[in-house]
Amino acid sequence: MRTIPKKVDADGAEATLRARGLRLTGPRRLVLDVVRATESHPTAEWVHRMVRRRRPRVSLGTVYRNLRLLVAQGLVKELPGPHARFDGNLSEHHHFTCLVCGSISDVQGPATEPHSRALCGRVAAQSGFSVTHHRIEFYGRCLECQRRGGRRASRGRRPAP
Amino acid sequence: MRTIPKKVDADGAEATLRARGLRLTGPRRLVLDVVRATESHPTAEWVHRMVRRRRPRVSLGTVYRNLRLLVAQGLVKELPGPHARFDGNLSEHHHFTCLVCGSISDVQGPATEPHSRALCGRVAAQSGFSVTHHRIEFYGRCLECQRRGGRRASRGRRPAP
DNA sequence: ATAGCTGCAAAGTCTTTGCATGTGT
DNA sequence: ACACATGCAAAGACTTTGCAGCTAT
Repeated sequence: MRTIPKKVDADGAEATLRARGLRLTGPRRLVLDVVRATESHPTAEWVHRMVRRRRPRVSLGTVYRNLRLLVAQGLVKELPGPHARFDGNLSEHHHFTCLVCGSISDVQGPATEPHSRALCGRVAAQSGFSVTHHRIEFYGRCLECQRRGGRRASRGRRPAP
Repeated sequence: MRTIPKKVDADGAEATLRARGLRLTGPRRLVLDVVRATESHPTAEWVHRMVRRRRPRVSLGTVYRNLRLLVAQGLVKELPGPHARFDGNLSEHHHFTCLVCGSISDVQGPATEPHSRALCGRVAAQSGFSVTHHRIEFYGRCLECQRRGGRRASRGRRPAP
């Protein structure tokens, strides 16, 4: 006889959490799903809006708490920048930020892998630091903004996704 | 007969500013000097403290305004992260952040130059974006923290320099 | 019962701004 | 005069926290 789980935990997120005594509640599941379902590197507020579409009573505070918790558990990544942005794509990849429109696109790892690996090695060898990971952010103009020929945006808030 | 300037503007900062109708006032000069004089990638508040040692009446607001202005004029760079940090080193370089103690060290360009240049080319070719510049942040443990064998700090505020 | 979560609202932290006053051109 | 700067204090934007109630183990 086999044990039949009540719910499938396809990605293992629930198992990961339970192993640490944490639960995958409704609001938490929603936050995770929202972040995973987009490539737009959303802000906490954007996640909140999406979550509310299904559960209007979920508060912004809960969204923040869950985002922080998911980041801490390694189920979501956080991007650098003046405001917190999140990323459900855990694979090795980097980012391109358009300085005109503020959009952020993924730059998938394979193209950069060998080079960046070599980079880390060099840095470690030169400095003696133990380099566990790195992050590359590219800046410039996206295709659309090149076409439109606009001027670069002033530094500051990136437009919401 | 030659023109003898009243003050030497060794680095051209004043000229750069004047060319845009801006002045290099006392507080502004201090802010610039403070940022240039350290490799600690200071926060605005730290800069404020340093500036106050010489001019106690300079306000935090003025420090912020000047830092932003200097960044806008390209005389100072700003680092990514939840809190603003500044860098007077304008040469091509990247950063290493120790996840244990939060210190940030410079990784000078030469060692990484060829690799990172190749990276940009690949990304541009693959995506069609026009890549104007990029930023690499390395993470891991600095020498001292490796020796001490501490555990990594929780995400969040980096300690002040 | 216990430990984990949540909504709500208050509190924080970091940064920007408005305004009246000063200052260099 | 005029445009740029500054001090001070108030306002803002974003994030975290305290608390009482609720839920799963």
